[in-house]
Amino acid sequence: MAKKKYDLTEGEWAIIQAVWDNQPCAAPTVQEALQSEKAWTYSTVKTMMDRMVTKGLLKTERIRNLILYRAAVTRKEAQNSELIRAAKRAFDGAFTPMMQFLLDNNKLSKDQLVELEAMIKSKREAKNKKRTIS
Amino acid sequence: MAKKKYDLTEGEWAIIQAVWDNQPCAAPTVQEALQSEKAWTYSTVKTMMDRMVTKGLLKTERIRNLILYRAAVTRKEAQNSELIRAAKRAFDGAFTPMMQFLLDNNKLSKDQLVELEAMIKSKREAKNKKRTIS
DNA sequence: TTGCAATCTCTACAATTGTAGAGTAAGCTC
DNA sequence: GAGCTTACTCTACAATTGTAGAGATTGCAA
Repeated sequence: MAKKKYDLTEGEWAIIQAVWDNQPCAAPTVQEALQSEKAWTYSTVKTMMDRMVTKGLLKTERIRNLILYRAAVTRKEAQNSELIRAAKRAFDGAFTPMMQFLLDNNKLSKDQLVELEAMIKSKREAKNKKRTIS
Repeated sequence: MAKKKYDLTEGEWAIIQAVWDNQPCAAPTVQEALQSEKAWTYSTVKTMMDRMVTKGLLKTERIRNLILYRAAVTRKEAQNSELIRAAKRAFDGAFTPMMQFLLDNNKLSKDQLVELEAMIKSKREAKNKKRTIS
């Protein structure tokens, strides 16, 4: 399952999030959706979206004289790439040290820790049964 | 503790890692250190390093006709920024979902899970005593 | 003292990214 | 059918990032 790498830029992240939340959608919809977050004009948004189509991040379908966009990558894939990138850059590609860092730096409240612990436990148990597929 | 944000680029990460590992060091040292990883010429490395000085990522000290560089930000600070950035982009700024994603996506082996569980447990216990400072 | 080696300085350039204006097309309203 | 609205196309431009050549400086070796 050799996942492709999607290196989204800041702006691309903003846009694709809006697309995920609204797809299929036209460019003006995306611009409106981002209005509060990013004060981008229609032109700006449209330009970025078209570049993202070229890059294979979005895809389009033309209906008469309207162009509908949808994401060509799932949220999961993009999140995955983002984490791999962060790990690669800052932690030599290793996830455990990355997790450890998160823990050590008080990124999480006590409640979150409890929650996380439970998650790990069940995860670990699941792993005991199913052979890791990865 | 309002930490500043350091948004390192791919290339900057490579360089600052070499600086952390060798500081104080001269530009040629960094170039050599990166040789296997990045086939950058001296010029390239030097240019980037000087830009990083301007940005406040590195600082210099001139000793006669040699320029020594060292990092102006710690590894921790940079790692922290990188994680905040990833979380902000891909997880709406929330760390728990980010952790959860890591767990759910089999990023970690069973051993790593066990290790992590222990880490969390001790972390959680520590939090019971000391009032969270952060 | 002449020249080589090591460093540094200056300048440049292409690709990417953020940003947007100006003009075009097409459908709807009166 | 004239004009308004909506959406689209084309073009442009500055900043950043990756990349590097050419030339200047300086100290050491022969």
